[in-house]
Amino acid sequence: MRLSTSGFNPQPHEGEKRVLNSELWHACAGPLVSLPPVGSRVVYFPQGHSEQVAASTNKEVDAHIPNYPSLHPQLICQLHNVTMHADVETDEVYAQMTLQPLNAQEQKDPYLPAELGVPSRQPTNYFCKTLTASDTSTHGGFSVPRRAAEKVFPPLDYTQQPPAQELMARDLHDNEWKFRHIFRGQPKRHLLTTGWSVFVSAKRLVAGDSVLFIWNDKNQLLLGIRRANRPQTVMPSSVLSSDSMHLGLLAAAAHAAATNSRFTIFYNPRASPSEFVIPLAKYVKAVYHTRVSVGMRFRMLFETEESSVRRYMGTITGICDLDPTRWANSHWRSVKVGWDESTAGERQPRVSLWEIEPLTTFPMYPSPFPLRLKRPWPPGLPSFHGIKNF
Amino acid sequence: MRLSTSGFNPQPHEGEKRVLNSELWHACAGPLVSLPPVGSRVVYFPQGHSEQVAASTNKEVDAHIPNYPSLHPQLICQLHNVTMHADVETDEVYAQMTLQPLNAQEQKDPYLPAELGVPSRQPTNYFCKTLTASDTSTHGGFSVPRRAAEKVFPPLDYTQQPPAQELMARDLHDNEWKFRHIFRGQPKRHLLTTGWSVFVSAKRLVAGDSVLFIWNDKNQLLLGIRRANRPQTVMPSSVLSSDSMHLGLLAAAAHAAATNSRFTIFYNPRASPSEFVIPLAKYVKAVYHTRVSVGMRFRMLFETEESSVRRYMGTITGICDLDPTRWANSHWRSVKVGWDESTAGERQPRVSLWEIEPLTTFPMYPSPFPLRLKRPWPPGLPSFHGIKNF
DNA sequence: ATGTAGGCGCTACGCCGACAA
DNA sequence: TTGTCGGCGTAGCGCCTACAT
Repeated sequence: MRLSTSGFNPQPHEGEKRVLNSELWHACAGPLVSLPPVGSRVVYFPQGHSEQVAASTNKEVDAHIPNYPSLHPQLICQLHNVTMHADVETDEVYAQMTLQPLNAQEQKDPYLPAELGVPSRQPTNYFCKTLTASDTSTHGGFSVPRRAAEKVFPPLDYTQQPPAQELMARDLHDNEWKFRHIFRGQPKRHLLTTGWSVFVSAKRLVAGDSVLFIWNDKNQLLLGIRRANRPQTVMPSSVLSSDSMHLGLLAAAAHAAATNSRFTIFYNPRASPSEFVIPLAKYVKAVYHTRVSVGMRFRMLFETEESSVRRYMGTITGICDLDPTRWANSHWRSVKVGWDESTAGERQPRVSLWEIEPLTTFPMYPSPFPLRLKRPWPPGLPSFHGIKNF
Repeated sequence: MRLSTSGFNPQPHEGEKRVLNSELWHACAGPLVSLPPVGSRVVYFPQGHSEQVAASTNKEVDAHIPNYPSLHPQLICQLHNVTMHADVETDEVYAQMTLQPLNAQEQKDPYLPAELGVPSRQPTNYFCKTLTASDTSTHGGFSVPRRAAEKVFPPLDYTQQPPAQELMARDLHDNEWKFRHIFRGQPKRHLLTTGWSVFVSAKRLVAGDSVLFIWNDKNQLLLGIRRANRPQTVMPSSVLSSDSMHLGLLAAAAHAAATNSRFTIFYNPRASPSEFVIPLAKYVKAVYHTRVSVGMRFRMLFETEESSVRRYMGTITGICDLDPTRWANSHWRSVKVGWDESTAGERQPRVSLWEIEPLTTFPMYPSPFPLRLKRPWPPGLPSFHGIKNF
């Protein structure tokens, strides 16, 4: 297994991909993104994966793609491998996961007492700033928000005039970037000068993109970027048609499910509308141990521009299949919702049960007789009598 | 149909991809690349397509990808659509084709008297130069080979001192590039000065890459690039695993063949080892109307660095399936060859029949009783009794 | 607290012929 | 014929402060 929570790999083997710094990866991926631990059981939604491919290829699923009637809308899998990657050209982060569908017997087995591995988490000491026109112009350097600089950067010697130091930061590819950090001007401010423009042009940053600096517990400075959501960089892969990609994704899942063999998927957290590999426990709890109904109010977390999270509230307006013909009886984004704020026009009109936090006055769980959704028990799901962990 | 042989599309619709200049596209693709005309019948080799995907993803076909026993190694198709594309970031050229497998009855139908459309061809008045270190450095401009400049560029007024003019050229995306063209120095030479470095940095050209200038019959100057074959830019798609891509390509072809429905493929001439969509007539002539045997000598065309063609000679050393288990009875690269020149170490050890030109002293065709290869008539191929056109 | 602009020193971009391969 | 270099003038990069928000 290659999931790493321990910083840099000093000597990557020839031809082998480096193990990325997982703190930095998570920071670039966003505060709401989590990767299930290796060895745990997860639910995989081909439909959600299909949405990601559609988003990447900027093309809807075509109607003439054949159905895979034997492919269930959700597959219970063991997560064998998780590796974090970053595009060499764009620094776009994505994850590669190896999944193995479990057969009926395996699904009945109780969970391991403690699931292997611990998912790596967001770093605590970091800041994220959206670049201004001045930050990206050739006219000057980078203006560091004061609190951010004092929290994240090594302290300056304020007895010197002006206080200054050289910062060294590493990006996802373990490249070193050096910046002159100076505290000057009237009023005083933190600036990155020498070295900054090289970084901007090398990463091809423009106003609106974001940079983030992390100060980790090993006193290393890490440096990541997040590009603004530009209008869909239409990038026909020039390798495979989007139809063939859809087919490939479905065929891979169907073949793996039929033979209980491993298959590999990619998950791009910033391109994908929602996570489509969910911890099994989270899924079961949301679907079978939470009572929801039309009219119920809920909260849901969203990421803000400053890389923090915010709660939005809304009301459930309906519960039904997103795609009744192709993906019948799926819980994938089966909840239709209305959002409280008028500024919520951008927010999705459909969510999945495990993404929301229903507001209720009575205890939700443990419940000996949970009020289930009125939908048939999906085939391929285990009976959960022996399940622990929630 | 969108195949264009008529220059620029002045007003591309919103959201619709522009029709690229086909002269320029062909020049960038290389002198040996041809696209069959729309409406014609072609043979599609999933195996060859698979090689292209393997090359793009830099990964061999994995053994655990399921076989598609019902998928023939070659599909006879009608070519419904051909569009030329160029990657917005890299200018890499590729073609998109819509193919429709023909059923047994359709394959028996005689050819149309004259097949629709005429394939666009290489431009005649152009030059291609591999960039030197001086060409790409920031120290100076671009040194234009003398004959090339005099043949391709508009004539200078040599009465002026020094003779100079402004050149305007358009690339595949219809972007304008302006260069100062001057004839100076001792000895005199043609140079591109002002404007050149902007082009080099915008296209990210390095020494070893090539540029090509075309002077077309509408007195327009066109400008293309060809990047050097760098050591495989490992570019994991971050969308789909290479296994799923392989599966998708096979599933798309199999589904289309089973339902006689259209499917779409991409062909990247500079990444693909060989063309895998071949005119049916060319295929039939090579496979069924040409006698080849072990020990026979042949010629084959290759592209040179200067974008011209050269013949290499060799000897047939064997005829057998490239992949007997997965693609039995396929003519795809079924000929094992040895090359005459010792410098031919880079040349492929296997070729397809339609790529080579056997050297023989007796007339090859028309032949009432052609000496066929000793291999069974592949299923799914028509009988060719009524075939004209060769 | 921080975005933008004016001022201006100096680097390196880029135009030139010399020279050699 | 054409690749590379030394020479130089100058555009614009980038460091500074002032000022506005």
